[in-house]
Amino acid sequence: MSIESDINQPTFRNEYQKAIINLIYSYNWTTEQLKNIFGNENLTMQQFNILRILRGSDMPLSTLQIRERMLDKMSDTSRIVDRLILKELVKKITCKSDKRLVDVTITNKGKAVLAKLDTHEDAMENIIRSLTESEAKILNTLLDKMRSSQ
Amino acid sequence: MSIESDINQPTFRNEYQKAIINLIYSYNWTTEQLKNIFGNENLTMQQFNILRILRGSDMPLSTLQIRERMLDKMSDTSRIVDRLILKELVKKITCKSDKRLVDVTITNKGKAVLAKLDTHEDAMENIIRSLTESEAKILNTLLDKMRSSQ
DNA sequence: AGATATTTGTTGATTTTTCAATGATACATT
DNA sequence: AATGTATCATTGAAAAATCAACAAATATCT
Repeated sequence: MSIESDINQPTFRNEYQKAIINLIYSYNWTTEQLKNIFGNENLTMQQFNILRILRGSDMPLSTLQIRERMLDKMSDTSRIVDRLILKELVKKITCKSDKRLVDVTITNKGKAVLAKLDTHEDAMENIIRSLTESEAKILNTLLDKMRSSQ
Repeated sequence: MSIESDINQPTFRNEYQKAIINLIYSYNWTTEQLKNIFGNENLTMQQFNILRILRGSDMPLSTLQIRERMLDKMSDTSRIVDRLILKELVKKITCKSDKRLVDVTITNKGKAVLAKLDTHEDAMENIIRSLTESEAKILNTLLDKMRSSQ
């Protein structure tokens, strides 16, 4: 279905305006599917994102380092980490060498939750399987270029 | 800049996984720019979206009709409309022919706010001007196809 | 007509996000 | 060493999003 009929807007100013709106709509569509997949583990997308980042790092990360790697840079990383601590999925201690920083690491319980979700990786990718792999590649190229101002 | 370096993740499972993550990241990047543009009018993206929908309709719309046209279908349309009423940008009355429905319309004040933002339409599109118009068109095609499950 | 189901919109309670302000530590300069 | 500046993380307060429950009006069925 085209974006025009999806949101009941027959015309756009141009392809640029349409692309911006299409991007927002497609993001919402995609995350809607994603939430169904890992909502079973009672994780928000942000929490999931942080867990993945921590697992992917071979050393503890500071709050700032986590935020830099997050998909949503405006996240309130500090509080999301605290929520993950409540769930015992991560732990943090103040950094020895620089007491301004905290060392955040994923716990075994956190790893177990991710391991469970790993079994759904195929399901996540299937969300956009109506694209061929080479189309997905073009999409990636265009998105990267889109963000390269100047 | 590539998504790999943007989020400090050197590899992905495949182009599909990368595309999903790229989409989320690119959405956040884009909305970040957008917020700067119409944040001056103290409107959230959802409020802006509803105002545009109402202006684009030649008749009053019900809460449900608005939600159907919104980019984020999960929105709490009812409360967002109420916030817009507080700002006197829209008004609503219960529908004569079906008292379950409400007729929501944009006010002159609401139109004035949008008119102000119309002067920034070019700025909005410039966000993704590093794409050529035909690239933007391909992006639109791919996003539409991406959402067509089966 | 009367009972039941569906549609539509709102509300309550909780969680999350947002933006600005604060506090603590480290760094730089004199 | 003392002062000022920068960095990093947290907190407070307000706004917004989320999820489930609810109520009213309409539609459907017997």
